[in-house]
Parts: sequence; structure tokens; C-alpha cells
Amino acid sequence: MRNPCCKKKETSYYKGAWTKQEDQKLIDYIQKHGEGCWRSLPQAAGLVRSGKSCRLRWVNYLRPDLKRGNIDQDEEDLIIKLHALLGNRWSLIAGRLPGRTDNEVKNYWNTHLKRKLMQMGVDPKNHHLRQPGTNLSLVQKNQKIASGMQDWTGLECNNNSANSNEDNSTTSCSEGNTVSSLPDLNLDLNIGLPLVEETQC
DNA sequence: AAACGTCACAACCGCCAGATT
DNA sequence: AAATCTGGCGGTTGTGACGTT
Repeated sequence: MRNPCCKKKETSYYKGAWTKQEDQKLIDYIQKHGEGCWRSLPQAAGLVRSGKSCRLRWVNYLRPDLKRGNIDQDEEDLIIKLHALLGNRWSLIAGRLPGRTDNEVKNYWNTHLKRKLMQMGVDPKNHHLRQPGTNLSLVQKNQKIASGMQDWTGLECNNNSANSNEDNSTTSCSEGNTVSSLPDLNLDLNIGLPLVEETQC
């Protein structure tokens, strides 16, 4: 069982967009006390929000190390490559993009990259060329991405676990898909321990 | 100018794994 | 071992901004 400080409370929380005042309260509190203990943070910070909501707001929007603004071409290429390698593991992908959040990467994928790949004739789920030759001119228009794509169509055959959310049809290597070796992405996918000080609740 | 459609993204929801008691 | 809680993740939704008719 848990300590009394962590007992579930019957509280109705504000939902919806955060106000500047709420943001400031959260920033002030975390600057003073650090991250962590999200459950008790709202009350301590004078917020009528769930701890979950506070965490999300901080992680996705208020953190000072966030890189706001457009995702540049290099970041975009990296997202595509990492998605081919990792699937919808947005937190892992975001971890390779300094200053970007999983939510931001996920949104960017769903609103920009998914469509872009589809226009190029590439299935965004598995990064296969859907029909060889389809929309080839579009591929040629984006030489940078296309050159990155050409070596790893068929990647999922080596990477089934990364696409665990996909339907079963994506788990076979049939249909004559060419299976090539993984490109040397030089991604250094070691997962390091976070450099966050431990705080006690 | 108004109505409508589409886009972009912040925020919420449900689920899960791990920690704690 | 079981119950409970927290933090984290991915999927989805709500809504304001913007473009088009």
C-alpha cells in the first residue's frame, strides 16, 4: 500500500488548454523543486490539474530545453529513418532528436511525413514502396529522402517487433519484397540513463 | 463577408510496466 | 503474492488557425 500522500483523491480537475497563469505556476514550482512527484505536484503548485496533465504540459511544452519551431530537413530525414527502424516508438525517436518531444514527433509524422511518404509511393507503415515505379517523379523530386529510402525497403522483415501495432499482414516477407541489409544509419541507439536528479516524494 | 473544409498541434484517454506496501 | 499507485507511452480527439469557395 501507499503512503497517505499518494492516496487517490476525489478531485475534479480543469481540462483543456492551459492558461499563462497555470504555466507560470508550474514553471515556478519545478524551478524551485525540480521534476518528479507528479501526483502531489498540482496541489503543491496551486494547480487544479491532474499530475498527468502537469507532466504532459511540462514535458511537451514548458521544458526550457525544448527546441520550438519548424523541424528542419535533417531532423525530418532522421525521423523517417528512425521510424523505419523503430516503428511508432515516438519516445525513442524523440530521444534521438535533441529538443524535440515524442508528442511533437508523433504529430509531425501524422500530419506531414505520413502524407509525404504516401505521395512518394511509400507505405508509411512499413516503408515499402507500395508499387514499384509509382509516383517515381515525386521520389526524384526529393532526392535526399529517396536516396535514404532506397536501401531499406523491406526493412520490416528484420524489424517485426518494431511494428507490433501493425496488423499481421505486415509481418511477412512475401509478395516478392526485396530484403536488403540495413543501411549504416550510424544512429548510436544506446539508451542512456536520464541525467535527472532523483527526488523523493 | 460568410460558410465550409482542411490542417496543425495541444491535450486527453486508456493501457501497461515497474515500484511499493 | 496480491493490490494499489505512479510514471510513461502511443493512439485519438478537440479546436483554433488558415485557406478555399
